[in-house]
Amino acid sequence: MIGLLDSNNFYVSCERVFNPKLERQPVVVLSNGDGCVVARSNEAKALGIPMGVPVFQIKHLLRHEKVKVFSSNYALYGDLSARITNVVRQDIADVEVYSIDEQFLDFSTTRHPQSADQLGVNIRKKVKQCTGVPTSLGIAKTKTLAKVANHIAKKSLVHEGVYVLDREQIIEEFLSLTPVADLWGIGRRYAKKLSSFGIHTALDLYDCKEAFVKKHMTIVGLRLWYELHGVSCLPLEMVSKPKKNICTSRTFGKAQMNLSAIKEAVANHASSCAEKLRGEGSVANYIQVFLATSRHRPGEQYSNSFTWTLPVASSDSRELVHYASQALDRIFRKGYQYSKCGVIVSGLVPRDARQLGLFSDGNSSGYHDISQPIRSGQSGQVQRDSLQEDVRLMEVVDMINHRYGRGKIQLGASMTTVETRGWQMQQNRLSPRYTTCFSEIPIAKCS
DNA sequence: TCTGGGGTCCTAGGACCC
DNA sequence: TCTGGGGTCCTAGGACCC
Repeated sequence: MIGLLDSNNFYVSCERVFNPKLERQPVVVLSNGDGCVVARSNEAKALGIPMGVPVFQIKHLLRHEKVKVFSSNYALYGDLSARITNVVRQDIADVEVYSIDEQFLDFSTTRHPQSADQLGVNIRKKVKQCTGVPTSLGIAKTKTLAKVANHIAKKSLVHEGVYVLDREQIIEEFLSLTPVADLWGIGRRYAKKLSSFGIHTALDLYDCKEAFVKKHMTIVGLRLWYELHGVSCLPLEMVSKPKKNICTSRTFGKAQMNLSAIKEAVANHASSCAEKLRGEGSVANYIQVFLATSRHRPGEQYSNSFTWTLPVASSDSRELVHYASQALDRIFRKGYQYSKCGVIVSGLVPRDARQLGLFSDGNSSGYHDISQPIRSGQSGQVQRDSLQEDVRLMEVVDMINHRYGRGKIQLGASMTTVETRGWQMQQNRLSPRYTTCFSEIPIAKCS
């Protein structure tokens, strides 16, 4: 049996762990840049606040109902998420971390001789006790059915947040009550398409012919269909696969017209991509920079991107910042109010499997001037030595930043100057990083 | 005035190879 | 006049997830 453990209103629950006054209050957490609502307490949902709504559209409601509003605090949420995983792993050996608030549990990999139901109740209690975060647990034969079971566990008040969906008759009964659009893997497009065939509930899809599903929903839909019938097609992935792309992008705090400010933002995003690459042990072959005005504003819009192929795959901050900056020069047009930019690195390969250039000297920081022809090569010994120097330099930078705080050492190109600060993200309602920063540890007052 | 930020997989079609 | 059969790689677009 497979369990899906899902944290209830996760971001809101994290805020409540260290701020119990928020219990029984309407609470929402906003997206990066404080733009949209991305998490709501049950009280906030009851007020009719929809998921994803822009804050400015519900400003009056928020004020009138005294809704508590927070910027997203990923340092806190990421840390609590990792703690939940640690607690779960004490009882279940095979756990797939699926997202920041969800994990799949392989119930066959436990030492405890209890029923899935009883073990599930215990795990859920333990997570609440050790982390303070309330969860729901659905258990079934496949991931897709575990998702359905989780939904039941979350809605039902009688099952203590745990539901085992195992008997065929009950499965069919619940599928008949589930809109097909609520299934994992059915998005807006497929929901519409299926509706045109008269398929509205999950049971309607379950009752379809295999060939019909294959024809209209490809192999992806067919897997979903099998999973509904209790045949597991989506195995648990215990070790996360290396990433194929890495992206860092942000909406500017205020619209930007100034190239030097945008350049600073791009340098920051490129540095961040380089750090993420090194964290993965990967190097990138391509780097893309994109820049765009706001889709939501009337009038002429502009967006563009430019991609470099690197001479030798790299994760060196200096090199990626250099190319990103040159890419920005190629797409920047004067006179537009830009709202967003970003950097994407792709063509990722493991660092030690990188292909050196035929004529490059192997020194990944010694990028050639793009306007100049590539220099001819040097001896193999020099290649290896200079390469190791670079790797070590970046390792030291990462080590210092890990120890003394993010951004303690950075490239001059990504330093913020007073005039260009406007690109930085709005985060006006950030709670403290209670669990990851010594100066922000909560203080208990006893009297 | 103000609208997030990440990712993955699959398919079809074009270009090319022998 | 008659014109095969087997591949690979790449990209764009479409779908989905949190």
